Amino acid sequence: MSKKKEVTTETQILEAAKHVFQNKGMDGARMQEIADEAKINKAMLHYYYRSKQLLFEAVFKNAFLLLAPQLNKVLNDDSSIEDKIRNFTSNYISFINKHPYIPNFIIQELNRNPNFISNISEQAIFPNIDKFKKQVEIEVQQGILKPIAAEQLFIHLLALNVFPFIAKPLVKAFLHLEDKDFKQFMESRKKEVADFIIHSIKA
Amino acid sequence: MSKKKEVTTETQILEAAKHVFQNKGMDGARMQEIADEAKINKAMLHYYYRSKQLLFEAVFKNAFLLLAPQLNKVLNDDSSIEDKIRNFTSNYISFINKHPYIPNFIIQELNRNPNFISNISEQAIFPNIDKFKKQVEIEVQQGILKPIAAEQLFIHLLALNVFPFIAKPLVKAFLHLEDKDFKQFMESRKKEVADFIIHSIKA
DNA sequence: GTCTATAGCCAGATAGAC
DNA sequence: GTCTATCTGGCTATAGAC
Repeated sequence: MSKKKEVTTETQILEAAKHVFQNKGMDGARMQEIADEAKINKAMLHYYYRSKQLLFEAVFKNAFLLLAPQLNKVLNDDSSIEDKIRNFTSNYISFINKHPYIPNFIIQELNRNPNFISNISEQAIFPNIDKFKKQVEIEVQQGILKPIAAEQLFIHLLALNVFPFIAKPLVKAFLHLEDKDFKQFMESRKKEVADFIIHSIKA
Repeated sequence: MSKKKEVTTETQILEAAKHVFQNKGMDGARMQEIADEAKINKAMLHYYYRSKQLLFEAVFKNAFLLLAPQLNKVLNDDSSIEDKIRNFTSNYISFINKHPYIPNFIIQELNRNPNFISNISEQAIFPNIDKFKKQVEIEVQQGILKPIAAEQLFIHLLALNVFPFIAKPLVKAFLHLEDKDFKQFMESRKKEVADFIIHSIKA
């Protein structure tokens, strides 16, 4: 039960599969390409994961397990709403810089197959908005925040942070950015987005 | 040159292709499924569009040509920034309710093949941010708006409006919404989003 | 223009030797 | 566990009759 990632065949496959699936999607990915990247034979993929579908689901679950704690942090810790917004914005952008394909991958594949979500939300990892909602209501009542529905605020927060990564090719084209400029643009959004939200909701 | 949509074989094919491609993506779509939906033979697809790739590009171009004017309206008309934000938010959400698959389709396929964008931006239809940028700078200087970079504001505006449609399965899961509730939620965002932005940027 | 039939290819999956 | 070889099916595309 060592937590060190041993370089076993299984982890090699999962790494390669992650890369190919996140770039090409389920339909566009080829088992041969995954095998090549893992430097093993195509037959081994089936030996370890039985089918393309099961291999894909392993990759998807991994990605979601990485993303979910990011959201839970905002929803369930004990800091003020203002701090949560600042921390999430900064942490999330850093997180995606490390795993740039995750949001796109998850959203694409959920649109392709919305059942995946019930599949996953049966497991306890699925983010829950209840605590965040109560907290917003309290801060509104205390006059810290202007009246706003927690659901709307939460989607605002996600949208402002996630969208530019998902729509990266469009953002780059609209603003005439190269990859390097895009990264800088996203870096500046760590402060921009947080300020933007807080200006709007603070009483 | 009648502008009435005649129900020709060609338009039937394009309608069917639109439906299938927007649901399944380029890789997931099957020519047979498009033929079935158009109620014609598979060979006809190739007779009219020669290849799957060319048929796909026709569908993609159509979708983009529908979306671009929505953006240009914000960028290039003569109303104030505040009016632009209110109008865009309201119009865009109505627009997507009519064509729900467009944003996802465009963003998915641009991530799959970023070259499509240079392909399209060679044609004059590509939205340009210059006028919007100057206008924001002037309104900031006049003290109508708090200091903000036009690029950030533009991406904020897009993000808040587009993201919930792209991430619809996630939004529905997080907020426990059925399709009907989701539609209502988006309807309420016509006002919510506009107010949210304007609260934040108005001096 | 519209159809049927089929060519030709490539993918996922498996059998079976080592 | 790992490999090579192969099966089997499904896909795009085309040939050719009408």
